[in-house]
Amino acid sequence: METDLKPEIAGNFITHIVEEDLRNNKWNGKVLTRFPPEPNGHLHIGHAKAINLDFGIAQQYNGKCNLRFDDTNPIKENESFVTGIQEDIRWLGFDWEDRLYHASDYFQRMYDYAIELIKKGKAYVDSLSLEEIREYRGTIKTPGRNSPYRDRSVEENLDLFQRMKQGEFPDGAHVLRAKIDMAAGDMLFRDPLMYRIRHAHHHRTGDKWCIYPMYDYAHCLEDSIEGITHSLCSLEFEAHRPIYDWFLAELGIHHSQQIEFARLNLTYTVMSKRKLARLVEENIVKGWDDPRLPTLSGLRRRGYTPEGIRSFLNKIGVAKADSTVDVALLEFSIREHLNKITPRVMGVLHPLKVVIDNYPEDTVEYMEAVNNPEDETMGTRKVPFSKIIYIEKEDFMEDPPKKFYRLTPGREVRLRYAYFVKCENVIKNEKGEPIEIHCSYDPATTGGNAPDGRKVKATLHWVSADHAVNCEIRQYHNLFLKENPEEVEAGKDFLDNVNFDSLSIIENCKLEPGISGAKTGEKFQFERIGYFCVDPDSTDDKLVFNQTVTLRDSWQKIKQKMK
RNA sequence: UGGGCUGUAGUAUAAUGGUAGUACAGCGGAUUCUGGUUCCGUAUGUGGGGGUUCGACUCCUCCCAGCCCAACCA
Repeated sequence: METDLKPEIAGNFITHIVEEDLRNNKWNGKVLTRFPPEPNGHLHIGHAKAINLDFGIAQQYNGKCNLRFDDTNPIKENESFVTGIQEDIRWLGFDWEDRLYHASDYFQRMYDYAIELIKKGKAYVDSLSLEEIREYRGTIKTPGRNSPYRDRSVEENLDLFQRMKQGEFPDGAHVLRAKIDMAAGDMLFRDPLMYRIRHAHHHRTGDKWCIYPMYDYAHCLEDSIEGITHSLCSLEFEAHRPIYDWFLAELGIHHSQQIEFARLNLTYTVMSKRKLARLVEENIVKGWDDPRLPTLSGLRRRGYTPEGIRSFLNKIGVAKADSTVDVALLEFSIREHLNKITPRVMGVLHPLKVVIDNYPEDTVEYMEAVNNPEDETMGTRKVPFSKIIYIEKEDFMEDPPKKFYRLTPGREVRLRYAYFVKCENVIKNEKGEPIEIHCSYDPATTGGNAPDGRKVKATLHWVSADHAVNCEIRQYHNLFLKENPEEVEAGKDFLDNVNFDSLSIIENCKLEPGISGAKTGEKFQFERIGYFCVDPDSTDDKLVFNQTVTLRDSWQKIKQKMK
């Protein structure tokens, strides 16, 4: 009972505010949040943090969360992104029900509100050029100056603004600005732009409008119109909050509370649309869904599960300090989930042929193997065993270090679910590399148990050579060589930190036959190696797997320490 | 003397005037037919100085460090 009620999102400064508001009945007990993506790109795990907060907080406090496309800039935005964004949010496990909105649905109301502000003397049409506006704005250290058009009469402003809307002027001829304070310390308060002229086709409103509202004016209205109670956004909008509040106060309409939190950063990757776009455009990765990218489509293709991602998101918490989360926590979270749900299978990535000399030829035994030791209900399967098998190259060493306890000349190990085998002989190539191992097996150890209670230090996975299914495996490593890809010498940029060995493709891997027919997206644990997911590049003839994440590997650590 | 914000173990977060806790990472060990999982143990922290208080991560003050703001982007 207690676990059912346990909130998924741990207490943080935002839940404190929401709870306080609920206690004070500030919004009549309502919680209404929104996730407001701009349809101009792909969602990444940083967005997932926001989505998880927006939807999660609503869920947790019996509220709702709207999905709203913030489509106020027709030049950058595009319907094609809308579908992908919705797909990603649904995949993550969130539902906006019938509350799918668009900022463009509110264009008329925004226009009417602008007229109201003009009439109040709080907005004016400015006819300065782009360069002049910039110059008049001043700098951080020096105050701005009033535009010569700042004191136009209400009538003139009304007339000009209406004509802007009617398309009488070319792009850039005029803008509508709020009349606030050109000397304000907060740069954003120096008469922010409300509307600009853009003779551009909008993906939803077509050519109906040629003036489009700017973020500072539009966003607060969108929230207000929808009756949003808590408007969560990232830290860089903190400086915008006074304007957000100013417009709503001047208009005297529903006043949502904007709350800012720190966006997610992850080690060894980048998290901005702009930088991700460069990686894609410069062909450093193969597309927006490249499994090395932190995009939701990339993570999905790589084999991450929504549950794993949400669990990660709930572990990292929410705060206002800029921070960078160790990607190891993401990996832990996905392993945690995959461990519970994936069927185990034996697969050899780098095959080494093993001949069991005293095993009869033309005999095949079907060994019973457990599908998931974490979940008995997943049952068992039969895996064929025969005289010639493959084991992992890494599991044999002719001259091993002390802590190596896998196969080595004269040593006995267990073949998982099969038999104890002992290495009798090694055949090597000209370069001295082992190419074929000859073993003897103990028929009494069938199934992998020794009746005399004899112990072996290692259990190896294997695949019967005659029955093996070939496949391609793609292993992924960090896309960047540095924890912080931005850490560069003067004159260089993050692309100089790209790890060009971030993808390894292995052909002719050997899998147990039961895996044939696996479908795109299906996930498995290859025992002793890691978690793998069937890639869409798979064909009827050849399976292609992505390595989602390796298993924890304490042998690697021991090896490192021995160096 | 622009404006705003933030500093808690290696990392991310909790504690809102009353024993500084959790997770990941690290280290050590137990169990194990996956060097996986699980379990046990362990080191490491309030940016710095002053002040208020019986008592300060928490309140005040000064300092230091970092981030955001000068798009007709969001």
